[in-house]
Amino acid sequence: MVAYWLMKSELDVYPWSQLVEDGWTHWDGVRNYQARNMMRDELKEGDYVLFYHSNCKPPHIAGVAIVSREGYPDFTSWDSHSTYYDAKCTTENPRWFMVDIEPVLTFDKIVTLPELRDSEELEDMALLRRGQRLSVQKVDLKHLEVILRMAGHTLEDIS
DNA sequence: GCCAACGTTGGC
DNA sequence: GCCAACGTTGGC
Repeated sequence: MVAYWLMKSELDVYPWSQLVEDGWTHWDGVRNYQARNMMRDELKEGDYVLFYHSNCKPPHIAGVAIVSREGYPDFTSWDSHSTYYDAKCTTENPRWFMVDIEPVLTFDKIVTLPELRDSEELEDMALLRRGQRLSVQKVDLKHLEVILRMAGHTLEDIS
């Protein structure tokens, strides 16, 4: 069963264009237990990921990626030179997890947060809930389809 | 730059 | 285990 997700990245930290250039990336640096649990236990190889740019004007979804490797320990957590270093982590005792993703589809047209908010069909989407800060969120298929349509695509473009 | 929302920390 | 203080996220 393929599932769908949304991941947030700050535009000036790791943009979609960088993922396209890199070809893949490990989604490191998530230091939130809820998001950790999802990446460790729920995100599966072949799941699709909406790539959301936060901290920019306007915030928007830029494309779709796919999970290419399931949850494994985030090695930046025990790297004392990393900004994501967590002194409580060791290789024997990992605390944080990440997945690998690859770009699948660059949107013809980015879908902005105001556009998402304007859509009645997306009313109950997690991202649009007040105070929603989770950097990894589950997305319903019906919502994914609406967003793909807004971006000028269909489900066929990612399968 | 402001501030609401919410997660984490640490004293008790 | 409670909860006040503090830090972070992220839209506006």
